[in-house]
Amino acid sequence: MSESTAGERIAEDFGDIVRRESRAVVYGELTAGLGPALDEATYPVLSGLARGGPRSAARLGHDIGLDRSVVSRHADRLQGAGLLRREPDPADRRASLLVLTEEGERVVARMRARLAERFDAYLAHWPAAEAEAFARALHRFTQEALLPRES
Amino acid sequence: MSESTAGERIAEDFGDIVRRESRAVVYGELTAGLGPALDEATYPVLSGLARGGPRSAARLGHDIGLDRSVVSRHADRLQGAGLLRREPDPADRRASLLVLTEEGERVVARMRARLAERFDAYLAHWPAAEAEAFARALHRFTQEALLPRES
DNA sequence: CTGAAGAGCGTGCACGGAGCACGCTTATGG
DNA sequence: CCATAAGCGTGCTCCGTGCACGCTCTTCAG
Repeated sequence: MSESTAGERIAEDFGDIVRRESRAVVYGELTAGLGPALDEATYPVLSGLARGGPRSAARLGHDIGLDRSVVSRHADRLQGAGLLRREPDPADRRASLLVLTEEGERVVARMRARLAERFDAYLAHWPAAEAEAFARALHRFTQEALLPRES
Repeated sequence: MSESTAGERIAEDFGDIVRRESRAVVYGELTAGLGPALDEATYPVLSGLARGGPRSAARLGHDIGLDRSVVSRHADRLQGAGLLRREPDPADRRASLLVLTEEGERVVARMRARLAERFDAYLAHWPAAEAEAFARALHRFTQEALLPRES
């Protein structure tokens, strides 16, 4: 019987632990040495772009929960660092598409690898089946519970 | 065999999904109607205080990854709303201890309940054993991988 | 074909969170 | 008893964020 135990325990963990993680653990060591243009502010733009493919600033902003103007400014910095470029939308000449450069793709892949390495290091102490089940459950949970409004 | 699959998949989920969640989902509806003093900025202070008990602003700031000054300012707002009070440290007369008021305790409990309710609603579609296992695994994971430096 | 309305983008402006440095109070050790 | 250090709060500054405006281009009605 669900005495709401599972949800309560998750709530306890998600409160601000996850927040602290998002800041210090992930962004801190994740973006270290990858240039001053990449920090916890620009990271969501780069990561969101890598996740969903080339999009306009407005569309990307809607997807990652930021204003178009913010995305545009961060895109400026990332563009200056060569991680991203703007391509004119062939279907609409007033629109620009944000596209990762090859360097940008490499940087994203590098960050993903770092993060995965860190997580794997901790999961190494777990039974393999349990780790795999956790990864699958987390994915499902984030998809269902945390991303309710995908376009 | 761990082809580093679990860590990679977790990394993909943690990138910025969790960030979006921390902002929109949790803080948005979580603090709705609980007064203007409680928002995504002051929430970590209140939650961290509830988690670790009465502490000085410096200590709390260290624990939740914020500067003492920021904690102090947010504590001002929360104190003004009656959710928190400052008590002189009996052992050190220059130090103040941040302590939740009864109202503060109630508000934290209410937020926890809301969050738990939301998570339970999504977990309701899951097999009970799987949900329980996920909650336990998440707790263990946050403890081990995300909070490496507790005092 | 043409002109008006609307969409998409970038930027000036203002607000607020976050960190640093300073001054004040109090503890501590010589 | 005095000097040094620790703890706290606050002024100052920086920067991320959102809103509003102007511009360009698309779209559609007449």
